Amino acid sequence: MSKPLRRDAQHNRDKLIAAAAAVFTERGIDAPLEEIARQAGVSIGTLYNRFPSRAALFDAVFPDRLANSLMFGDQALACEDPWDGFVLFVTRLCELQAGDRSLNDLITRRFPDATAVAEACGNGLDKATQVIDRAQRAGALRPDFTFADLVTLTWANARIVAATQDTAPTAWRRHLAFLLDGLRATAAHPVDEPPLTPEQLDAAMRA
Amino acid sequence: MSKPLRRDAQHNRDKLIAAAAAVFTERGIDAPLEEIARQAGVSIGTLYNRFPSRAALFDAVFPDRLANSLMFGDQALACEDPWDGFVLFVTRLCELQAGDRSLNDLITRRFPDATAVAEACGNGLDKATQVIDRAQRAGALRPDFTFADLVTLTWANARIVAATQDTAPTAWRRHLAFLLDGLRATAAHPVDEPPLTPEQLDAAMRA
DNA sequence: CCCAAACTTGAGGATGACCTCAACTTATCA
DNA sequence: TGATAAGTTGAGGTCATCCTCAAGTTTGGG
Repeated sequence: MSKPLRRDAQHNRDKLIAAAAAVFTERGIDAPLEEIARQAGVSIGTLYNRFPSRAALFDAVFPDRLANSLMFGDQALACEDPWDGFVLFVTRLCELQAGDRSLNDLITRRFPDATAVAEACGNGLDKATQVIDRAQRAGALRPDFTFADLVTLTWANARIVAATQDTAPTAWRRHLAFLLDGLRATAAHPVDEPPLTPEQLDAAMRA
Repeated sequence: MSKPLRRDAQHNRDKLIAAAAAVFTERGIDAPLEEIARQAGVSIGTLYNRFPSRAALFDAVFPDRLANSLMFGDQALACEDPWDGFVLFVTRLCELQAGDRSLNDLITRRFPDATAVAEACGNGLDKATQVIDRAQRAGALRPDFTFADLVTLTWANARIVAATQDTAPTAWRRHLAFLLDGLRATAAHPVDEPPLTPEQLDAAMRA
């Protein structure tokens, strides 16, 4: 355990986290740190005292929010119809991306030093495999769909969201609807391209 | 008509265009201009003499390449089967994105000052409407698919390509296959979200 | 061959982001 | 109420990119 912070320091830390959340949401995950310090009413030096790196700030800001936001896994599994559960899961995930620039980045990229964020993402998405399995066992979801394909879907959605969020913030729903029609088992035609391996997936997230 | 360039100036201009093509292809459209000057063996001042802006450089580099690259419109219309033609058109478009970072950017974004680029894109894609129409009239392509949806598809593909080109350069084909299965008329379920209006499309390209 | 116009050059100012650290301020505890 | 450890500050160094311009070089017509 580390020593507790002095009262003023704790207060500044709280203000920094609040400001970071706001700035990241609004300007994305590459927002300048000086902007966060400014908005927290604190000097840039203080920000670096509390959070030696951007990743450390991520680890302070996002795990809670991700844990809250990614709770739809259980909701999806609770759906009576497995296909509806799958659709709900994917739709919620995309909604998350659409509602918050920073989550859109985080779901899509990995930051090797933000270990707490990685863990929160992992926890949130580990239900995905169950949701997929269940829909496939019910014969609703095409059997060749994998977890890696879900990640690919979020990449696709990320760019659509980025392009349209200012002028047509729900446009992504249309692409998703087309895609979901192609994910039904009844629509499936054989696909040559194999799914990404876990290693490829991992490498792609670091881009 | 503007006066012809002096011989040395023309030569430098050629070297700059060649270097720009190489650098843009390799590093994308935001590559530093100084890198281009360096690779052309010319000073940064000369680059700015010839091309007062990045967009001017685009206009010199890309229209020819785009015109050549986007010729698959006729090829698609020549396919006996209208659905195969549509698939060929979309696949070629995505291949173009996958093969060249700069084209991936250009197909996806608009640069208001690069008028020649915009025109070349427009010319290349004006066949798209015919390809879509033909596939729809044949009852193969779902009737609610529009040109705007094709652009959305290229946004989606752009991000997938960007994420995977170093480690799994054909991964985009899998997402495209799933999506195409959803674009068949036989797979279509009603979609609530309306297509982007031309204005929304235009606005989104400027992001 | 010469000179005026055309062209090239690269140092350097502007910007915006990163990160550090020596000097200052404040909380806490005895 | 000090004394001291903890915390804050912001000017300023670093870096990468953009863009300009005064001084020098080259071309080509007369």
